Amino acid sequence: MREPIEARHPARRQPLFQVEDTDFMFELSQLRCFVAVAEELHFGRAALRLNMTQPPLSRQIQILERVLDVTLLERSNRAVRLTPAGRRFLADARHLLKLAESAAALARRVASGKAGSINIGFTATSAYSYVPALVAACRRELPDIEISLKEMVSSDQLKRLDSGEVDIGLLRPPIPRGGLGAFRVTAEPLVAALPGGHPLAQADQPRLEDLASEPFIMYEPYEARYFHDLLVELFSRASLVPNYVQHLAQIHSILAMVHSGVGVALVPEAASNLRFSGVVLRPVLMQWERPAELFFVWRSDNDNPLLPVIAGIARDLAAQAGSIQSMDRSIQ
Amino acid sequence: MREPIEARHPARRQPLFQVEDTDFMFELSQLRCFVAVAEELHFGRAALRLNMTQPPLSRQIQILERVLDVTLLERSNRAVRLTPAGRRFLADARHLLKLAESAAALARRVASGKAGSINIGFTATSAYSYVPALVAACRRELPDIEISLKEMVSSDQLKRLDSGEVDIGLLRPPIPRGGLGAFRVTAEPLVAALPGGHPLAQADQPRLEDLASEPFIMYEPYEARYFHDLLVELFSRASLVPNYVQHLAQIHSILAMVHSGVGVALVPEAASNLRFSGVVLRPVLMQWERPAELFFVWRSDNDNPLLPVIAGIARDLAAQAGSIQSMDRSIQ
DNA sequence: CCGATCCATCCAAAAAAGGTATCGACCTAT
DNA sequence: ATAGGTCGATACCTTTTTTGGATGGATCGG
Repeated sequence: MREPIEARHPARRQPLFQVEDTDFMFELSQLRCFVAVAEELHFGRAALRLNMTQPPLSRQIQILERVLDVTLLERSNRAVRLTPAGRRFLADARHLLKLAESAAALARRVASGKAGSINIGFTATSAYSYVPALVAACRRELPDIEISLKEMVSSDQLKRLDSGEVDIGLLRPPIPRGGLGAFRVTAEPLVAALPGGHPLAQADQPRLEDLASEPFIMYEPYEARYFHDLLVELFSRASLVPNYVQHLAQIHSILAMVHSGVGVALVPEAASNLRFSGVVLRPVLMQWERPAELFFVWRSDNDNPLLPVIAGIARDLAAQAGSIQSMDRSIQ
Repeated sequence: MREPIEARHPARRQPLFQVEDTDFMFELSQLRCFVAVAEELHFGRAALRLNMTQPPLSRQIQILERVLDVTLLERSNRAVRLTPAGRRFLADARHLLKLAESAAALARRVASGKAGSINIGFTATSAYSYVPALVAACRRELPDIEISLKEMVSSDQLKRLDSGEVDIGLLRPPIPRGGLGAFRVTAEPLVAALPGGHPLAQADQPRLEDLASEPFIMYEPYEARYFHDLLVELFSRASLVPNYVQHLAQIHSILAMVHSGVGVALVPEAASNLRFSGVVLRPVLMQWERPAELFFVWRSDNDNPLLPVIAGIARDLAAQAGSIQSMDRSIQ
């Protein structure tokens, strides 16, 4: 094109002047041609295998050799042999073709949601029961995906969802309207956390007012806002004024305090998975009940193909857990 | 050809039915297109970078996506974004392009003799001095090549040279005429191997007839034919009839025998590299001298590009060693 | 609502790839 | 020795693909 016409047919017998603009590269189809010839060591048979005729095959091999500036095949009139460079390149050619194949397959898998990676944010308390169950289910149904988990409070999750750093948030209400999809995955009752020897631990089901008259370990109003606000509303509706002796954000810290006899607390049922020795959990009798809710949240315009798949898994899991949970509660 | 004529012009105008026979594969040029677009996130700029115009670029990306059956790029009218599958495929595409590049480079290196692999056969005795020197020189000048060394007797080397299992033979004469190239790389004098306390070990230069009157350790006539025949001729020309007390093939076995006082022997000078304790080596005074020769031999039609390069190294080494050797001898 | 931006589409022209026929070298068999 | 067969390269023509300019259509900012 930018070369003079005569350069099109340079006396091909002198490879001396073959400058080869270097931005030229072979194509995978040429590798396929080469592999076929190298395996058959016969242009005719190779052409047959490639569903083409021999002359264009010869030409493709010549082009490949010219681009590489390497003789790959030694053609005597009676036999075709690989040169050492050809032998070396054959291995690489096979490798490249295989990689190309698997790159295509992987792209397809990612697009169909069978493979890929996803970032999930979760609140500290959800880690006690729902998150492990969800991750286990995903690992089972989508063994090839990469799940990256990050613990953060609900408000941070919303920020990261917005910025795209997180694909899925497992967080506490409230959930802002704009551009987010969400559904509830757990709704656990709050249970009383009591020191083993505490009088209330004898009762099957202490009443909320009993707890309110004990030294009470409360949630931190900012880092654990959801539980803080939930308890405030609970006590307020019951017209109770508990005696807050300590504010903490983490459930395991609260249970440690209960263990040490600092006071009693209300924790979500999933805390039972912590199995804190010397601390007993008891369902609480209360007038107005509200479960601790956890939501599965995503950005509506997130196009990660794993999202709908994992959302489906999460929904199924929630349904199962829900039925078990209600069963549990009916037993109590 | 075997298809009906009409099948040649399938209704190409309906992409609706483009079933894509799946044996179609993308090409590296399309990967380059995709990488450019994915990096620029802008078809126009990417086209500029690829030295083409935007429409064909768009088309190539579409073809790539159709072949993969995966949407790689999300084109809103205002911005281009990668889909998750596209992000995944981008990494693979870059990897493939890099591999293709280095495969080409490696093929060129192999063709030019800067890389590659070569099989070298050598006789047991050559391992004491010339082979290590040659291998060291090759490792220094051709750090990227793979040298495979196999010890075998000269006749076996010739067989393997013929079959192509060995590219280079380091062997003893005679060398058959047919289709082989060869040059001499070492010519070492034979020296006397004597027990440390032996009377002849006191002399600076024992005479051949002195050795012939001692119990003499001889080379095995088949496995060490070259040295056997050499010594036979040596003694025959000097009209000596030595007293052969033992026949052995390996030099180190012979020296061990000398060490044990079984007798004396004649060994090539390079045996001094063995440093056998209690055995002294002495130059021998003889009428008619003939050095033990080692040849570098290859098949004339061997097209391994390393062959001429290593042959050059071997020749240089021989020249150097030759001069040092003569120096050594002049000192003695 | 208009102009700018940007990707997709259309179409004619150019390039590339494919196919048929044939060449030329070489090996084999008569 | 020579005729016939084999096999890769070449010549030449046809088909397919790619290219690039022009244009379309959607969207965003002013």
